[in-house]
Amino acid sequence: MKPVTLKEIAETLDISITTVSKALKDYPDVSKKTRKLVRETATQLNYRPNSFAVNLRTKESKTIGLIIPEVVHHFFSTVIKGIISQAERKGYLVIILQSNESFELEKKQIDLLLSKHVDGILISLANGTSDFKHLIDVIDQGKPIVMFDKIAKIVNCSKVIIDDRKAAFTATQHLIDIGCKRIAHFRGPLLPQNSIDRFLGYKKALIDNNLAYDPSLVYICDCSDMSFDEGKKNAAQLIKDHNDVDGIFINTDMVAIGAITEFNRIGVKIPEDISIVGFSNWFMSSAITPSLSTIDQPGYQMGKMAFKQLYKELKALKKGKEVNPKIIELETALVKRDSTKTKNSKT
Amino acid sequence: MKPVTLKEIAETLDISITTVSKALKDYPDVSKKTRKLVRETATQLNYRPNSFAVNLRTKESKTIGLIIPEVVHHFFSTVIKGIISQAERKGYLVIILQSNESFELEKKQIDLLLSKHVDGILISLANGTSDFKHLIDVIDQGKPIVMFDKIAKIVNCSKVIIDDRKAAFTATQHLIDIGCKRIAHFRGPLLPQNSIDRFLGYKKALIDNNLAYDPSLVYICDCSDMSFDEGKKNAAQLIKDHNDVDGIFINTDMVAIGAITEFNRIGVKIPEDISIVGFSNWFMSSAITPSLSTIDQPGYQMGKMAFKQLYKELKALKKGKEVNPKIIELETALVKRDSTKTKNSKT
DNA sequence: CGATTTACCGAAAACGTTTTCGATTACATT
DNA sequence: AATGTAATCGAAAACGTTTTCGGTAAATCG
Repeated sequence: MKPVTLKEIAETLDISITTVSKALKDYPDVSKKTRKLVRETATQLNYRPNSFAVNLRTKESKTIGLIIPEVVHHFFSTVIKGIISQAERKGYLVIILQSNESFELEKKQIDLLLSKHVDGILISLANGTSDFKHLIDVIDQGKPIVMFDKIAKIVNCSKVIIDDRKAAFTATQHLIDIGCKRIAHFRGPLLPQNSIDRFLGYKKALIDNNLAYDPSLVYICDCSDMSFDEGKKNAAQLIKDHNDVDGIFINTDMVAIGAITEFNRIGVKIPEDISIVGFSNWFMSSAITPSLSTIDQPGYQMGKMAFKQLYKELKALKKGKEVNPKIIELETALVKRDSTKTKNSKT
Repeated sequence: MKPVTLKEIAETLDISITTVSKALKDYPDVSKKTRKLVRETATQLNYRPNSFAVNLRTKESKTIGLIIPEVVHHFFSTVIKGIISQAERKGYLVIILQSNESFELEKKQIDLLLSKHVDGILISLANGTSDFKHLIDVIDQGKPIVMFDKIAKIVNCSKVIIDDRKAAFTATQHLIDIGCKRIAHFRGPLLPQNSIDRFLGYKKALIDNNLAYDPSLVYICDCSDMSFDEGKKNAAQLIKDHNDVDGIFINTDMVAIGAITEFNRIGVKIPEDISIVGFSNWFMSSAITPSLSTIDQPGYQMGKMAFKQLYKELKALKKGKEVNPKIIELETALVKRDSTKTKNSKT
């Protein structure tokens, strides 16, 4: 019933605990015979090192913390998957917490992770986060942090991101290329850098192509759990407000799909009347009718890279080396589908 | 730079470590004055108990393990959310691992969790799991397990489930009630109990209503990442094979949405030609056109209940009490939408 | 054969906490 | 004055591991 310890192995073999410990770690210090003997009795007794004791001695838990704004979210799911599959390879476990897009909660979660002494932290910031003391504290404690997707440029740590601005520019340019002249934008909340950058990319594309930027064509949505409904609502509103819009670049696919659903319902033809480009390449985008053109955002890859970077820093710190933060930028790609056909094929 | 320990507090206050420890835990043993003093200097020095040492002493990590077949999955996401939000309240953290529907991996993950000495385990089984030794081992070690959704009836532990059979019966009965005479079934893989039960519920509804059960009307799909495509494929095949089907009960919403997409494409009218009921109440089901009637499966609730039960057992075990496993059955509900209208409203 | 190396092993400290069991003081009770 | 009772505090063991530093015996060398 009681878990087997080094001591018991030592007693059954009538050798010292020290030797047992060394034997299990293949110290050249101990003869091959005893090493083998120890290994055998260890497996025979079904010995499992007590990780609590190991942690205490080695001062590391082989565990990292992960904080994301929302678990029930397709993009973040893929990131999580990327992280844990990579972590597993390196023998790390990951503790997941969610901030619910709340700054206060985010601080609390960081605190929780610190008190559990995780070796490092991966985080995608809450929309509300604009003060970064809690993050800087972590770094000051010598624990590495890697941010991904929703980051704070000001904090001096590694980051894994995409170029939201460039991607948004590409998306909008695509609308222009197929002949759209009056392009609206459904943007995300005002705060996180991503929505800002995507908005800026949209704006730049307009200006670079000598199209007027009209603020009344920019609609805001929270992108919370209700984002599908927000898409519907914004779509309905847009049609009321402007009858000359012929293209929309939408901050995220879920909203875009809401919009398409609404347009389908009220008889606005996509892409004949209005062309639409989304963002994320959510798998439903290829399922909806018409299928949605979008920007592919590599979530799995992002998770993978974020962990890899954290792992590097963990190893460096262990060797007492200095680490200098790295910005890893992942490629995005425009995926052309039925929601954007060239206007030549218009009726 | 070095983390603050009890020792340091003791030294700055010139009292013993023992007293500091007790003071922080509000032992009546130590005077109110010193208690206050200790608390103050502790916060002042920014003391954080070393969880490794605490774990070693108390033999618990306040951490639980969670194994699910697949992270990128809407239903499981909601379960995860339910679990971690509930766990947080009770001061538990959760380590997430995925089995990728592989029996071998599942065993490995259990092993990992055991070696990390989590206090308990929540698990939804992989489809391939038919041997349960790895799970029984955990229970024998005195660590509580709670299974949810995909369970093994044979293993003697608490479980949180829905009545798949009853729900499937209700879904099929609904099709019959609106006038369907020849009802097909897209079922899940052969192994997990859920698909079996849903199939049995379907079959029972037919028989109870004196409708012939025709095995050729039952189609199988993996329900892996490709389930959307499988829905399309099965829908196409069904139309080829049978021209008299007027209703389908489909194992899961994603497949159902694939089927609807295909039917829309090839001009089969839903619900006029064929009525469809799905399973899960995935949020996209209300977004698709026509919206999908389905069985609401309470994922968040399931996660919440699973943790609560585990927590109860954890507490009981700590007090040395015996725990007897509990089966918690959650209610499902039929959600009627546009994919099933009564045949009266037929053209 | 004495000296030096090599191969193997173990004692003991350390990690930071919790908890048992006394020990000490002060104070009230006979 | 002797005894008993509270109220405070601390010494020390324990949790199970890792690692340093010697120590012994056998093997090698001059």
